[in-house]
Amino acid sequence: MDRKIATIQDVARIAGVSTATVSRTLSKPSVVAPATRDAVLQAVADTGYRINTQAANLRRQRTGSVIALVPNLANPFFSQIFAGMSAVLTEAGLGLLVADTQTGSDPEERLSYHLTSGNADGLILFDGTFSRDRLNVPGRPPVLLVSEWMEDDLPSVTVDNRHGAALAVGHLAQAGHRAIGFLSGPPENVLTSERLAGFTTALADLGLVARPDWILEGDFSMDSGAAAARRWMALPDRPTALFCASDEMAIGFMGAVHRAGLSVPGDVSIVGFDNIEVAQHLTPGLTTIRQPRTIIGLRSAELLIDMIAANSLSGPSEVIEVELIKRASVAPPRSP
Amino acid sequence: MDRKIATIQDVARIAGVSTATVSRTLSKPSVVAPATRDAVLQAVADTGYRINTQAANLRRQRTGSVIALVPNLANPFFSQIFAGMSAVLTEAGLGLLVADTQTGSDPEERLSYHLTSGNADGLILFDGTFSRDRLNVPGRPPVLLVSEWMEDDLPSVTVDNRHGAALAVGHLAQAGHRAIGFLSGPPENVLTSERLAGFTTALADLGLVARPDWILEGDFSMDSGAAAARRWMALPDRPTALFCASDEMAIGFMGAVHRAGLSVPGDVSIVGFDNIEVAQHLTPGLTTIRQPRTIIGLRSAELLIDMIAANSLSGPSEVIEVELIKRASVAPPRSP
DNA sequence: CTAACTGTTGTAAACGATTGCACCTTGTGT
DNA sequence: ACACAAGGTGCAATCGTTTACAACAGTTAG
Repeated sequence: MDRKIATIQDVARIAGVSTATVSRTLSKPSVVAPATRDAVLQAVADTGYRINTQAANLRRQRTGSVIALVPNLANPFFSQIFAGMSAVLTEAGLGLLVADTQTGSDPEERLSYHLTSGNADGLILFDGTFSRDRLNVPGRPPVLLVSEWMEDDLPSVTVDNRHGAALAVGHLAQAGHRAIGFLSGPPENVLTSERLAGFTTALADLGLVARPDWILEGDFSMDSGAAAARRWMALPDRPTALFCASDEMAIGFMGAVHRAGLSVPGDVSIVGFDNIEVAQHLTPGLTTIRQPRTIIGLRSAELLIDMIAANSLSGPSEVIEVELIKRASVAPPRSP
Repeated sequence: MDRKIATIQDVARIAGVSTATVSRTLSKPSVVAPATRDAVLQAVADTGYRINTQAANLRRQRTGSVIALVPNLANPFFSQIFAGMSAVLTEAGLGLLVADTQTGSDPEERLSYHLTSGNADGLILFDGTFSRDRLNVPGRPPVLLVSEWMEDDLPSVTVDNRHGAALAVGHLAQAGHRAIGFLSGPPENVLTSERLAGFTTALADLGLVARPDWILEGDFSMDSGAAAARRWMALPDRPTALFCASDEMAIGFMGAVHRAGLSVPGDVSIVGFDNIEVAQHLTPGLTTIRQPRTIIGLRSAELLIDMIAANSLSGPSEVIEVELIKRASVAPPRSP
């Protein structure tokens, strides 16, 4: 067979029409006469012609793909979101490029790069920590912020972090806990501040105060959860329940607690955040706040596609609801 | 400022040279005179010119990206591999497009699509189950198979699955187990057959036989592990140790066993495969066979880049070594 | 003094599509 | 019979680069 790949020229020659007609047959068939259309389609079939998206995109001044920029590609939290995004994007004829901000030296630098490289019709950003003027570049594509919340008016898809925290606290309180601690993410992180705010407010609503020494700091990772557990165990006066800002930290925490010979929920009740897949298979099952990640991905893609279609740098934001998933890691506190 | 984005024409005009010289200054600076070079670079800086990769790629007959095609994007197993790949690819100026084969209807169809779409300079395939003639298309890009092993001579990056299985069995045997079962993946899967073969051989080397009723079937997922646990518990004569073909299944299995009031490793010792991050935080810590996923990603990217550079459809394969990670899920069998 | 290089630059033709505009048929109304 | 509209098609410019080739100036060797 042919080594060469057929171009639109070949198809045009074989069908006995001009390239314009071939192009039209493929993009808006309605404007070409049925007879010609058939001839062209036949020629397409004969040659095995596949449209060259690069050339088409060049002419159309678009790229045909969007970039998802995450802090760390290795973090499995994102994979399910990707799956949702991919489904919608594929449908719309867009490809999904992934990149992380931590590979190179300067994260903000990477953002700027992708903003100006012109390699994408849109950008989905999973990392809210960058200075605003980075976005101030001439012909930049639309940007959608996912998961990380920001004070300004960039379009975003987020979950209701405060409400999630309130659900967690409410559940623990209902089980009888008064001494409730919080295991946070990195202090500068917006998720941390939102969840902490929700935590504090919920406690206040119950007439409780958030004790500073019961607020432990982590970085969302399992290891940091384990480290926090060691600090918790060293506490002279320990909270009987802990709300963790991520399931991963909750897992690390529980693991370390178990290794020390203590029990969950016997010695401490735990609520996580995210509902990652493993949560329900742990022993005990991890009570947690579910973030519907596939839906986050779907909606993100949809919103971005709308912005691209409207050729607009702004657009609506969306807040996705979270949900309390009750499992066995919460129990009434041991009676004193 | 300007709304328009500067093109090579603008730079050429401002620098007072031809577009050819601008292009050369940017791609092979050595051939242009230092004085002109400086002038061009100055003009580039002044205009904020960014090269249009699409146009460049069109002209160069390349796309500037590779596609990673996985069975299921939501599976976190791949994310760490992506991270490794991305690092290398970015370095080489290539983007990483991700897609999964399960979104559409027919998985093989999706493969064919990406093979012919001409959207990538290379394809990384994480799913070995497709008929060979799918690859028989005119100008297809190089394809590298990752993780799933195949009998023919497609370039691939795999781990030594048989050896991994042997390590697992060896470790269990050393702990004193004679009654060792296997929790497999889907029967048609190559990983399943390789690990099963390694399992059987290792048993044979110990003078043991693989009992068919001790070979449980799963699909690599946590849920299937939990289901297998229920079948295991129903067994009249249960093996005292189980080698699971994935950590996920091991986790599901352990969870279900715990819920039934039995203990790991008290009632059954477990060895997993993969060493996913959560393995060390479980209770008990999961003994497993480590697959160095970042390295798999790195090497895959490197091999594919070599093929692309050499413009060749074939290339070397690589087998990555696995390693036994001992944790607390293995103990001597309860004395009868 | 001429021929043959070498080093540097410009001209212009690709790459493979899309699309505004002009053109040619027909069909319809008067 | 004529004007006009509508439907269908082709011409050729365009998207923003890269690169083969030619051109030209200044050495250098013979």
